[in-house]
Amino acid sequence: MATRSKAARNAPSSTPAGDTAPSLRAVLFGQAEGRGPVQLLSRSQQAQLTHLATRVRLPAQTILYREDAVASAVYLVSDGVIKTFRDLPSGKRRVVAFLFSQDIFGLAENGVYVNTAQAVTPVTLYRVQTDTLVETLRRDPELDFQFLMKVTHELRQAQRHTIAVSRRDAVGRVAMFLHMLEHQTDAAMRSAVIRVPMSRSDMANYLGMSLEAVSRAAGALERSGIVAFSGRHTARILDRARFDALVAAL
Amino acid sequence: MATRSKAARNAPSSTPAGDTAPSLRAVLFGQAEGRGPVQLLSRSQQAQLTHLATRVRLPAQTILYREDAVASAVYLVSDGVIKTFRDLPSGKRRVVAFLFSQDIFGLAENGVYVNTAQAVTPVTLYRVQTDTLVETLRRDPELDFQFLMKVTHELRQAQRHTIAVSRRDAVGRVAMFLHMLEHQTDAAMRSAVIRVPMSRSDMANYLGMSLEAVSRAAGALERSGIVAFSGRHTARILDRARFDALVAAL
DNA sequence: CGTCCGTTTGAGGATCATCAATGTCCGTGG
DNA sequence: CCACGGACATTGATGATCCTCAAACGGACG
Repeated sequence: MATRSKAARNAPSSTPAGDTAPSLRAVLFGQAEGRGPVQLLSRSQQAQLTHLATRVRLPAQTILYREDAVASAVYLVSDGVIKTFRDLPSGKRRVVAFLFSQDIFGLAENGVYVNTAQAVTPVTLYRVQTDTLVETLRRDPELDFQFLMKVTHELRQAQRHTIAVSRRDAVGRVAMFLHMLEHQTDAAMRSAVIRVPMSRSDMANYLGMSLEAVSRAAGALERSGIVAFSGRHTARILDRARFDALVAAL
Repeated sequence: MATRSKAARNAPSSTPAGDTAPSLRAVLFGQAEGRGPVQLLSRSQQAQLTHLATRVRLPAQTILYREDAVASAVYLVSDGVIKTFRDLPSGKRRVVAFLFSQDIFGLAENGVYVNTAQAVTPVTLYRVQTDTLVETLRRDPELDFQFLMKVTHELRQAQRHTIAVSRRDAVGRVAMFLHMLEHQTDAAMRSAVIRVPMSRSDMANYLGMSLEAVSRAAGALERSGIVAFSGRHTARILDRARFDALVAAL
């Protein structure tokens, strides 16, 4: 639905990264000059990707692909939030990951997608044909290496996710989730309030607990004065010390 | 689509890979000719890695590196089993992953290891200096691409791990673990018995449950006639149907 | 043959899932 | 602008499951 503005506009080379050109962000293997995430793509690499990719804007709830479907494209998130999930025989749903700005998704296995991907918010994505991307990567070591680092970064995210889910206490898991959301934003642009774009139900499916437990845990955090919720999609850390303690106290 | 799939186009070498040369195994993005894992490295790539890498044999329990240590090397598993884990403030330990033949580990974050790595069994490894590897990858797109696929594969493993851990029933989680071990071996070389090299305690730390719960779950599997354990390190699936049902029935 | 570490087994208590009902937000349309 | 509807979220009560604490058992190794 809504395949509007699929025009692959060649971005002017003088535009800032992220707005009009594909961008990746990850953490280096080796010592980084400045600590933390680094802009990975050079100007020319962005230009190259722009040439290969199609920029698409999609409304919330759009399904990008389904589990087991033949994989045709890889996506880079420019703006908005994506979730990937798997529906289980029991009817339960497990959210495998949330993807944010500069994340990659759609890496298939044997030519088939392993999860379903759906937009949580309105999103802007870069779509690259798998064939094209693979061919390019095999020829461009630098670009390839950036992808390697990016996927490595997502691997570590997944490992942290695993640790979070393995916790048995509900409030701790929800706290870790908020912590994750908070650190999704660049440290510089981080504000006191945490935006929570997804529903409680999505949170529950990501954290491997029931929707009710999430609700109760959020209530507990609020009641104990650690976090304040304004509406359902905004949170604010009131007591940083106790919050961090909860997050760390696995 | 992905009709092209020349990724595994490597001349069958006379020496079985893994014994004398570094090897990687993963699943392609695109459609593979034969389903399942594929030998990824060409003869020349193996030679190249052999030149860069040091082959080391280490006894069980050897610690390869510790969490937060400055990262100097990346490892390829040739033989044996490795575990990576993180110790939590509470004193609990979470096993992040088990690494088997042809797996990679030791990919650092900002020059620092994020987990501790320890040999579960006697192991044979290839150790490559991080600097050297990075330099090589930046120059060799093909090799780089193989690493990308390998890490992608490990990412999916981690995602499955997350789903397994999110289960609430003990027997199901243990069943999934056995299933994972079974599929670690190549389909061809797979026998009726599953070798379980790690301790119950390691299993518990991997599955996010108590050691006692693992023990009880194993007992339940045995009592219900689904799995037979011979000693603590060997299992055999007796009732494949019910076993698969348990694994899938999330 | 005895020790030691890992494992098994048992009882009690805490936590979360489930079922069910009520309450709230938000977009839609009048 | 307000009223309405439906999806989402909160709250309550009950039961199942697993964790914790504690003790007995078993195999590996000297």
